[in-house]
Amino acid sequence: MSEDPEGDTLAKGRPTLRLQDVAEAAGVSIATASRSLSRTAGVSEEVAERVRGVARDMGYVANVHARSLAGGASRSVGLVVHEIGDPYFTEIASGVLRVGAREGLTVQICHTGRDPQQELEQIRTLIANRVGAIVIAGSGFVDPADQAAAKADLASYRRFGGRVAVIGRHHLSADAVLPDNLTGGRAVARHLLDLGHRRIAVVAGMRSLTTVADRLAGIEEAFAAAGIPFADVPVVEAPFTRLGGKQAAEEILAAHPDVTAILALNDDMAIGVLSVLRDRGIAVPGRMSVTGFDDVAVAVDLAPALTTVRLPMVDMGEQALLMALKEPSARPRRRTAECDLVVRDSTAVPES
Amino acid sequence: MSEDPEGDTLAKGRPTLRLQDVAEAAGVSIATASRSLSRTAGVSEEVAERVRGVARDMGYVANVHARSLAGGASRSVGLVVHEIGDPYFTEIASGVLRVGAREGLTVQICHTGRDPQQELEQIRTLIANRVGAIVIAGSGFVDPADQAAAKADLASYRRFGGRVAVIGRHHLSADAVLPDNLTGGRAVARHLLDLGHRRIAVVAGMRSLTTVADRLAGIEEAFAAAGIPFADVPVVEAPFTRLGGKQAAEEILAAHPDVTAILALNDDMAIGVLSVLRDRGIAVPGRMSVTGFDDVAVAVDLAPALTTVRLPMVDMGEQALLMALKEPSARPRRRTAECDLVVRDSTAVPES
DNA sequence: AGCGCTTTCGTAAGCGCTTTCGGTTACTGT
DNA sequence: ACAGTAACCGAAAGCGCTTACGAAAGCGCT
Repeated sequence: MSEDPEGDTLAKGRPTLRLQDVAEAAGVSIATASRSLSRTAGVSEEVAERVRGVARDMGYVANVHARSLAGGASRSVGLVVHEIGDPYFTEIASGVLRVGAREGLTVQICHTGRDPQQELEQIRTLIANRVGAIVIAGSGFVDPADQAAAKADLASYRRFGGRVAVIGRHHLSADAVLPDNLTGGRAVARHLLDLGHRRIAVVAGMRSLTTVADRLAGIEEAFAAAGIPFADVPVVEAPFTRLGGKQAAEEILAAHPDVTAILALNDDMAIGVLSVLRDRGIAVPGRMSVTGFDDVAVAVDLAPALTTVRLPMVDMGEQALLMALKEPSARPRRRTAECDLVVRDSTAVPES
Repeated sequence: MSEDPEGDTLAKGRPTLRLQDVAEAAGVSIATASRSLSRTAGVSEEVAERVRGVARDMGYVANVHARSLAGGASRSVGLVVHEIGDPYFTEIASGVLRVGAREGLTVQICHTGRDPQQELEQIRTLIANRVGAIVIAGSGFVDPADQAAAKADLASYRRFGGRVAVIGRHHLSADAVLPDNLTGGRAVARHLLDLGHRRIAVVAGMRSLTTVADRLAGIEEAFAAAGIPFADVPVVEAPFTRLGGKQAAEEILAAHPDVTAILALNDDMAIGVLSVLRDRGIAVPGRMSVTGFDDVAVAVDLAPALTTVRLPMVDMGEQALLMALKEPSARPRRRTAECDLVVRDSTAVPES
């Protein structure tokens, strides 16, 4: 045991090295050591470099808790998602983690499980944890009271230097990166209409989600532009998940057996739709065209490869965090992410 | 602004309420308040309940940094993964996050990007962050020096109360939850052999990963049991990703056009293989059977639905964290996760 | 009544860091 | 040579909490 100098030091009663240990080793005060390591002005470059060298050699890593308790600012950020297993959030998380790693920030990820109460609680915890920034990717407030409470908390958080960015919704008066859902919705709908489909069904998530509302609005526009009434189009609401897609597909097949295309409002639901169609022996795109939205990683590898709307989710995650990290601006910034139609093999001209 | 009482209080110069504010409001000392909130002995239940009530009403949330700086113990845990976008890690993360939420712990997720240096650094950061437990799901140490360094750090971390659990490898002498890769490998291989396949190719990740090695060993056992030589079986190593699967498939198709089954060592690679076969117009399972490993969420929704080995990844994530949270035991605990063969539509009796 | 004991609560000492403020030194100008 | 300035560094005061430790109060006992 004593042949291991580091283990020995640590065994002296402390789990890790303290700044004081580094300062002593370098022959300076802890104030100087602190300034050297955090690159604050007031130390000659010569001394600072020496201290940093000593710290590096000793394997010193600052205690974040002490750091943020003393300094206020924190080297960690929070990410709120509905469910990390949902590929939409997975990719966003990937982007956020990537930027986090690059900037030397630790990322705390919170599940809300699509429960507004949980969401509020998670946001509060994040604030209490004094994270430097909060990225809210999954926000599902429906009750105005909850939303107001969150808004108030975030406002006071921001007032004290906290940064907030929201992805996909613009209801918390924070910086936001917003996919151009309207254009995307218009594009898929138009694609289907251009192919000649007239009996189209829409598989949607809950309309209370702005994402759903925007995509639907785009679709409606496309119908209007084509001079086709949208009122008769069946829009089935179901959970924004694969299972929800299955349920919706069953429902459509039962109630509207004559539809020739199913337009799902996200890929996860589209995958559910495809699996139901496969089980029923309904050929895609032969007898039924199917479209998704998001272009999750597997979309291209499905059979048939899914026609969908590409959303740069990893990018959006990166952008959101970067935006939050920037100097705060007086009024919320907006950044729109392009939605591009990606035509693959799940759509075709309708049969006869 | 003054009509918002909470905003007003907060605006007094502090981002959030302090324990002292609660103590004053409840008419007790901060020591008593602390004890009441953390449910430490030494306070009458009556007083404690009152303090908790006050705190709840005020919306007080303790500052974790102060908490863990003072108390040592921390209410957060770390999770190390290669890449959150990889579905294997996504599901594990989902399990860890679920337990975290249930236990009121915040979870810090770190990407290693499959880089051992990054991994080491991330582990060190987590230790410096004083997380209460570390779950290492993606460990890719190959250089013994790196591994030893990590082991030393983790050992000293544990000596001071830190908890460590590893998923899928058992090289850091920590608690581990280990999928029964051997049995799983044996099962898929046997399935293919039972169907009558004799010209089988294996699509593997890097052999240096114990996961890969174990699964291969199981496969070899199945061949041995069937009295079929394994030496001639082509084993193509490629990155453990969808793209790797594609590369491997191309290679196999070029070098061994006569194989009737491709056994991929994870689903991601299998998905890549399937997409190559689809592009080439090779029918699955008609002309080629394909198997995966892991049973990621989409496996069942692929076309054809993938025959694979189910690994309870969400469960494994939950188990790992729960295990780490338990009282530490003298010697590392092991928990094996069952691997069940799931036969679906991507395998069949070979043609002719 | 006085003694020890237990229970309940408050006082105060840190946890490891950042940062203000004051002191020291080195340098300029006269 | 000396005042004035700037650059650098150290002492010490917290950040908000936990947790010894000690004080006070209530209890049964002699």
